Amino acid sequence: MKLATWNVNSLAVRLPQVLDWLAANPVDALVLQETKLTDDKFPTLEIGQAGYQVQWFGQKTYNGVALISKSVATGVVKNIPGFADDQARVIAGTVDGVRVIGGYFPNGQAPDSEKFVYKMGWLNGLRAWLADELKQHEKLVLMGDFNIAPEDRDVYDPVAWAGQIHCTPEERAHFQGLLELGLVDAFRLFEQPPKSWSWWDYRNLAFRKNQGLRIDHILVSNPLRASVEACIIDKLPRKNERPSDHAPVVVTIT
DNA sequence: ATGTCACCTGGTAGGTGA
Repeated sequence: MKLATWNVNSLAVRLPQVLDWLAANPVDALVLQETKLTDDKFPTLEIGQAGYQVQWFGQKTYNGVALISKSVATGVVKNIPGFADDQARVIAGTVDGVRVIGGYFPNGQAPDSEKFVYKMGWLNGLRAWLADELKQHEKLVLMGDFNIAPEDRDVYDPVAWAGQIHCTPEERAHFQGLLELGLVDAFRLFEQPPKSWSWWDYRNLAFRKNQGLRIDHILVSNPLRASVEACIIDKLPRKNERPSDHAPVVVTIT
């Protein structure tokens, strides 16, 4: 099966690109972040006509997530049970026997900001809930926009970014904490091109200069590890007209 | 060169978040 994650930065703008991408990449499940749509405005009809099921969880202006799948998703959960949150950031469901969790992790803005405090609390809540989920679901995939660059090799200029948001020791410790629950970074199971990023700032001609970060990830539970056949970042949609600033990440599991 | 984009409110621009 193929699973994918994509921060689309407004589904209202990017829906045609998502449908085009799904036509070219018929995945079993795709999680979206930053749909930026209230639930009443979600394009269920268009996604259904493309032959997919969908679960969605949105809010006004910011955040918003969705789980698109070929098979019906069961046991759908929205946001983190046990963590009170007024921001729509998580959607989970079981698809073909695999627990699929899509997350739009908080950005955090700056290490000395209130938003960073929120990010740390959110990450603590996520970790506690995931420990439970892993007890119940042997086959589990956590994917999304983590807003964390786990290592220096995930950053185009690690010196300039040292200690900056996405690269702080606190965020990286949380990423390691997720791995310690029994997850593995699917992208790093394989040899990858150097300077592999999943996000490029809209500013500064960053994409053209390949100045980016790898902050979108797919983590698979240990029982799935041996079944992971490939994991790639699909840069093509970043070359579209009016692209999202993020590229999709895709994992293939036998 | 923060060289952008998307959304909001309240307007034909400015603020916010990323």
